[in-house]
Amino acid sequence: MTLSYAILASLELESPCSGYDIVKQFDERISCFWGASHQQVYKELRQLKNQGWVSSETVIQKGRPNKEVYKITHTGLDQLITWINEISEPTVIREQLIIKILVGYLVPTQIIVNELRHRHKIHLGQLMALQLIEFQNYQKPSALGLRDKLQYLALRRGIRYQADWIAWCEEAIKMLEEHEQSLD
Amino acid sequence: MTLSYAILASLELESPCSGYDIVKQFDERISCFWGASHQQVYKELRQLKNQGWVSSETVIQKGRPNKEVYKITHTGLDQLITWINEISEPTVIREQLIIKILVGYLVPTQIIVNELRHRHKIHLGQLMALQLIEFQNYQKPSALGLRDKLQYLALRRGIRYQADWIAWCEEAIKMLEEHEQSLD
DNA sequence: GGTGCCATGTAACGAGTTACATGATTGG
DNA sequence: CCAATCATGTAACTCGTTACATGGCACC
Repeated sequence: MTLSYAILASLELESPCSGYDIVKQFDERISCFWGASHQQVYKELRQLKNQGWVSSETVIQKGRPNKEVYKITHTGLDQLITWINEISEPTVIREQLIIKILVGYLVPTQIIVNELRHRHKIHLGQLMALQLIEFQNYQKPSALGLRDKLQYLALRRGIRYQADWIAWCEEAIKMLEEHEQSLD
Repeated sequence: MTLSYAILASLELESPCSGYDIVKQFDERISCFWGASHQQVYKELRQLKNQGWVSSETVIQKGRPNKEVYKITHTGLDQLITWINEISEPTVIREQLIIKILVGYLVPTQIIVNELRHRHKIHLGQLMALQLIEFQNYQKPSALGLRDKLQYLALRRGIRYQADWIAWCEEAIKMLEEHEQSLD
C-alpha cells in the first residue's frame, strides 16, 4: 500500500507525531499531491504498528483528548528506503472536468465556463498560498542543504501544477467565450 | 460513481461500441486524465444496463469473439447532463514521486535523479504523441465547431500536463546535479 | 512457434469513502 | 451561542486492483 509509505515518510520528516498530525501535514504541505482521510490514516497506523514499522506511545493530555504518538522504527526506515529505490510509475488520474469538457456541447456553454471559473478560483487560491511559502522560506534555493532543497522541489511541483491548471482554465475560457461571440 | 459518467460520455461521443472499445478510448484519447481496467468497465456497463442508462445488443462475429455493443439511452443522456451541471471539485492525487522527493535524502542522490529521468522520459513520450495529434488535427482551432473545440481543449490539458511534468523534472535534475557538484 | 490483438468474464482482496459517534476547549 | 480545533474511533459500503481463465486469428 502506498499510503503506508507516505505515512512512514511523514514520520521520518517529523516525529513523534499523532495520526491527527499526519493528516494535517498531508493537507497543509502536499495537499495537491497527497490526500487521506483520518479514518484511513488511523487504520493504517495500527497496521504499521502490528508490522513493527512504527512504534507508539500514549500521551495523556488534560483539556484535550489523549493522543497516540508514533515514531518510525529502524525496520520501518529500511522498508521506506527499499521502497524509494524501486522505480515507480505515474499515478492514474481520474479528472472529472476533462470528461465534462469532452461532452460539454450537451449543455449551455455558460455552464462549462462557470465550472472553469470555479476551478480557476480554487487553483489560484492554492497557488497563492504556495507562493507565499516559497517567498517566505526559499529566497535562495541554491544555498540550501539537500533536505531543504528536496522540500523546495516538492513545493515547486505544487506551484507548477497549480499555475498550469490556471493557465489552461484561462485558455479554455477565452476559447469558449470567443466561440460564443462568433455566433452573434 | 464517476466511472459511469465517463462511460456514458464515451458512448455519447461514439456509439455503439463495446466495453473493449471504451477501454481503448480511455487509454488512447485521455490516458493522462482517465484510466480504467477492462474488469471495471465491463462490470460498470452491466450495472448501467440494469439501471437502463445504456442499452446493448450482441454482435456475432466470425473469427473473433462475439461482442456486446452499447448505446446510451435517453435516460442515460438525461443523467449525464444532470451530472455535467453539478459543480465538481479537483480530484485527489496520490503521487508517489513527491513522497520520494521529500525523503530523498535517505538514499544516494543518483537514485532520485534516475527516477526523475525515468519520469522525464515517460512524459516526453506522451507529450510527443499528443503534439502529433495536435499538429495533425488542430491546425486552426479557432475555425472549429464547438464539439471539436472542446476536444481540442481536452487535448491541450494533456499537452500542458505533460509539458509541466517535463519542465519540473528538468528543474529538479538540474538542482540536484548542481548540488552534487558543489560538494566536490 | 511465440507474441500481440480481439473480447469478455469470475473471484478474492485491498483501498478508500461516507456516515455516525464522542467530548472538551478555544475564539469570535 | 455557534463554529472550529483537537483527537480517535467503528461499521457499512463502494470502488479499484490483481490474479486467473478462455480461445481464435494475424503477423513475423
